[in-house]
Formats: sequence, C-alpha cells, structure tokens
Amino acid sequence: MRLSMIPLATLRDDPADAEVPSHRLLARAGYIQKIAAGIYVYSPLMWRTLRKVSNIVREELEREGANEILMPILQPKEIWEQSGRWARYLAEGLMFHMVDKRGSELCLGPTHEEVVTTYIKRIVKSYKQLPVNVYQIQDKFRDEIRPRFGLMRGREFVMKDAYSFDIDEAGLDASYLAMDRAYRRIFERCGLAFRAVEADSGAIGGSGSQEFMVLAETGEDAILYCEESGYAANVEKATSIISPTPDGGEAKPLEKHATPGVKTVDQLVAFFKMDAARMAKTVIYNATYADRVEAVAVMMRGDLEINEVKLCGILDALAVGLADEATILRVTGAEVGFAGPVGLDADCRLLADLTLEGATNLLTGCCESGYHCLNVNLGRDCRMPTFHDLRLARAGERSPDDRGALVETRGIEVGHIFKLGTKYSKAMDATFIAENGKPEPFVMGCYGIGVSRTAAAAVEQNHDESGIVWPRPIAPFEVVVALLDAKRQDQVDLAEAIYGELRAAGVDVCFDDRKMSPGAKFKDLDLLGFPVRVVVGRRADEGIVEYSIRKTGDKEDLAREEVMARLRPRAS
RNA sequence: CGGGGCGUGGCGCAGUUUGGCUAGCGCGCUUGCUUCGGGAGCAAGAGGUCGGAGGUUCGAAUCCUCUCGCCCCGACCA
Repeated sequence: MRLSMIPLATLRDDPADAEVPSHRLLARAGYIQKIAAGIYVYSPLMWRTLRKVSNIVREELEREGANEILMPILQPKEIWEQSGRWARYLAEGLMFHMVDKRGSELCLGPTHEEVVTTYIKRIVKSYKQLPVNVYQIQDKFRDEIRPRFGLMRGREFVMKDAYSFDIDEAGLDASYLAMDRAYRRIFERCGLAFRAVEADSGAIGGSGSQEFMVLAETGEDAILYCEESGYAANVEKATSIISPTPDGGEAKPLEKHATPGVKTVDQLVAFFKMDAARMAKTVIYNATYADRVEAVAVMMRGDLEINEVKLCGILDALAVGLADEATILRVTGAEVGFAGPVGLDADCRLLADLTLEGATNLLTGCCESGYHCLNVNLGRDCRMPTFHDLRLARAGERSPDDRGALVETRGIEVGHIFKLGTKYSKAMDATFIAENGKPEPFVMGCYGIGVSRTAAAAVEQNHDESGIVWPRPIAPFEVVVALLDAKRQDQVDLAEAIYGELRAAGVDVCFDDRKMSPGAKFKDLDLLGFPVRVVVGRRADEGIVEYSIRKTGDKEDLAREEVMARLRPRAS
C-alpha cells in the first residue's frame, strides 16, 4: 500500500477533547475520527490493526475448537423477554432500542446470549452434539452512561463474543479453561502486558469469571495482586487477610453516651479514645430492584470500608447506592451520623461484615441524634445481623492464601470470561436430550474480548513522546519504506525496488511515497508508529538505506540485500 | 442522571466580562520560486457568519430565553 493513496491526515496539535494517550495519539495520527460521542470511523490503517487483532483472536479460538458465526445486530424484544432482561436493560438505559413500522420493538445488540441461545437450541438436540462453542466478531451497541477515552469506551465498538454449550458443569469447566488458554495466547501475541484477575460476574450473572486486564496507569479498574502467590483480583472481587478484630471481652452492660456533633469514625476515635477496629459503623444504602427500592443497613468495622459491588451481589439488587437523608431519617429516626443496629427500623434489613461476627462490646450508633452506645452486643441489644464478606480489600493487606502482601495496580479490561451455567438456558427453555433420555438445560459460558479496546490498550501501553509504538503483530504495517526525495531518480528507483522486493517476499510493508519534507516525514512516521522503517535518502546512489527500529530508535545503514535479509520471512 | 466546563474555517486557539464598523492568529490546505536527513523560507491565495432557534437593540460571536451537541468527575462495561 502506498501512503499517498490512502486518506490519511495527521494533526500537529492534540485534539482538544482527548485525555488519555491512546485517544490522543490515535486521533492525532488519523487512525480514528469521531462522528459522535463514543462513535468513530476507523481509518484504513486502524482497520488493518483491528483486522490483525481479530485474526489473532480467530486463530487462537479456532485452535480451541470454536466456530465463527455472524449473528444479527438487530434483535427482537421477544427473546429478551424470554431471558427476562428486556425490562432490566431498558431500565438501566444501556440498550439502544427502537420500534419498527409495525410497532414491534427491537434493540441493537449490546450482547448476544439471547440470540445464540435461540440459535443453538434449535440445532443441538442431543448430548451427542455437545460441547459446542460459537463466536463472532462484530460491532456491539451500548448506550453507555459515559462514553470516554476514545476507543476505550465507545457506544459502538468491535467485540468478539464467544458462547460455549456443555452437558454439565464439568464440561463447562473444560470449555472455560480452553477459553482461558486461548485468551492468554491472544493477549501475549498482541504484545500486551496483562494479568488475568478474578472478577465479579456482575449483570451478566453466573458462577465464576475472570477478567483480562492490560496493565496501564490510565486503566479504569483497580486490581490487587500478590507477587508471591500469583493471586490477582479486581478490587470489586478481592478478598484479603487482615488483622483480627480486637477481642472485646465478656459482654458488658449496654451504655448510652451523649455524643453531640460526633458523627464520623475519626471523631468517635477522638471522643472515646477507642480503636476504630472496635467500632462498627452502620451505613444505610438504597438497594434498587426491578420493582422497588429498599433501604438496607450495613455494618462494617470502623477501620474498614464497604465494597458496594459485593453488597450489590449479596443483595441480588440491580444497583446499590448510599441512601439519601430522608431515607436515613425514616429507618433510623436520626440524622446522618448516628445510624446503628440499636433502634433500627424493624423492616430494614441488617447486614454485617464477617469481621464483626462474634465481636463483643462494640461502639455503634443507636439511631438517636447525638448519642452512641458502648458495649453493644449483636443479638442481645439488637437484632442479629446476617454476616457476609462485605469488605473492600486494600493494598498492603495479606493475600487470601497468606503468602504475601497485596499490591494495587490499574488495568484496562480487554477480556472477560464467564461461567453462565444454566441461567439463560433455563430461562429460555433451551434443552438437549441427555444420555438418560431426559431434557437438560445447556450449561453455558460466555467469553468477550473488546477488539477495538484491545487495540487502544496496546497504544496505551506502547507509546512515547513522539507517538505510537505498535507491537509488531498488530501494527497496521510491520515495515514502512520511506522515500525522502521524490525528485531524485536514484532514490525513487531504489525505494520502488526495495518496496517491490519486500512485497514480493511477502513482507507486511507499506510505501511512504508522500511528497513532504524529510523532517516532517520523520515526525509523521514516528507518530504513526510502524515498527520498522527503511529510509531511502541521501545514500541511495550507493545503494545504502537507513534501517531503524521505532521502539528502540536504533539506526544503521544497510545495503539493499542486507535489508532483504533482515526482513524476508524465514522460509518455512 | 447528579456535579463542573466548552461549542468561533479541517485542527488548535484569541475575541464574549465592558454589544460597535470589512471576525483575528497559529497549524494545515492551494499555486509559484527557493529549500530538502528530524515538523523549511518567501510570496500570492482558498476557506468561517461565530452549534441551532427565538428575543432585546440603531447594531449581537458578545446580552436574555429555549434547544442541540461535546468534554471532564461519579455509577456501568469489552
């Protein structure tokens, strides 16, 4: 490909709306152009990169026996009602939906569990046809609350989604592991530094899941990992070992103390001269369900934080958020800062973190403005809460296997694999005839990769002051032959000859024959980020060109044959 | 959706507070001459009606109302 023949416009200034490096550089180098918030045109060079990522994905998935298909983007409401997700997705405002001229409701596919389950259940009738794994690479549509960071979070984006169907849990485990292996190879081949972490399965549901995180400071997710044991988890999911809750001793009589204006844990520590670990703060949340909003009281040790994602999962709610003042007043009868298990509204559900199980003589609020209680004993002075792991794990705490300390880093979620189980197959009545002759629901898994996000993450991880430094496997072209002076016939001849020869040899090469000054061309090619550059310039008359590596900046003068020797793919 | 901010040639910005005359600047683009290994110089050009609608006024990029779009912080996700 000749760069003079493709639409390509690089910018000298950073686009004003780009914050993170990948967005800034991809926009400046002309790889992407914004059409609307979270909606982009991929230029010819960007599309080449996306195709390379896609092809790596295809190769590795097919190696594990997955089959590529293409499902419709436009999906009917009916199948979403079968799975029970239509109302929920609409309520969350996540789905683009429309009404056709007959009045039928449709959506632009945000994901394809419904379609794939419908598809497979009509084909696979017997356990003899299992397991099966199908996938597609296609644009997905999500009306994100906040699209941002260019390709990182778009409203339309390229995604690979795969779905496995198995006879039983053991089969699912095997399918899941196969995808795990494929994913590791995919991200390795893309040249990315990544980590697989335990994840919350969130809205999609299911029993287990793992996220693949490309490590980057600008990542939207925080992850905790342990170098010694290899434990790694999204903070949303992470657990840890912490210092035990201090022994409160034998139960003592309840005492009520006036604590005017003392509302926060820090203030209580100062007021009572007491260790925060012997206090229990009580936080009122609003849990949103499909049909109602419910206030919930959550108790946590004073020195620890509540993990709202865990809370949401335990409550099986659509969302949880801190309650407003009116709700707090209603369930506690007190202003904000004095909530406690004592005196709590009888209809308000009461949960407590595991660290409080068996704790005695706690300091808590008592649902009365200006007062706190000492020597609170759960079950004696108030209802016995249900105990759950509700704690937010933090860096510095011990890994759950106790083999080392947790370290925090940030990551970009480029892949996510889920064990769905029978959630969708049961809801959608998708069954096969098992060996015993009886219908059984498929045991499903689903596996996503953000293809466009992966490309963006690669830039996030591979750039410098001058521009993009594409990992070779996903660069739009591995090699660029740059002609410096199109008026010098010796340069033109040599450049054309080398370009032609490299192409003939099957090298992934493009030819920068654009007419621009040498300085500008160098800057531009650095920005574009091709891994290898062959400059045909002033020593063309001697048959010498400059060969350089974008990543290291190493340059050397080579004869034409030496260039060929470096770049010609090894005969296989 | 809550909070903050921004819409002026393709890109980056000034001008708006305190209305005023042909709306500026840099980059990019076109043509010519020179230049030619790290974003060249000179000269000549093309291109915007100031996001949109309505209003106030002798006069609006500038003031008012409504509206659309975009960005940042939060909840969501590949």
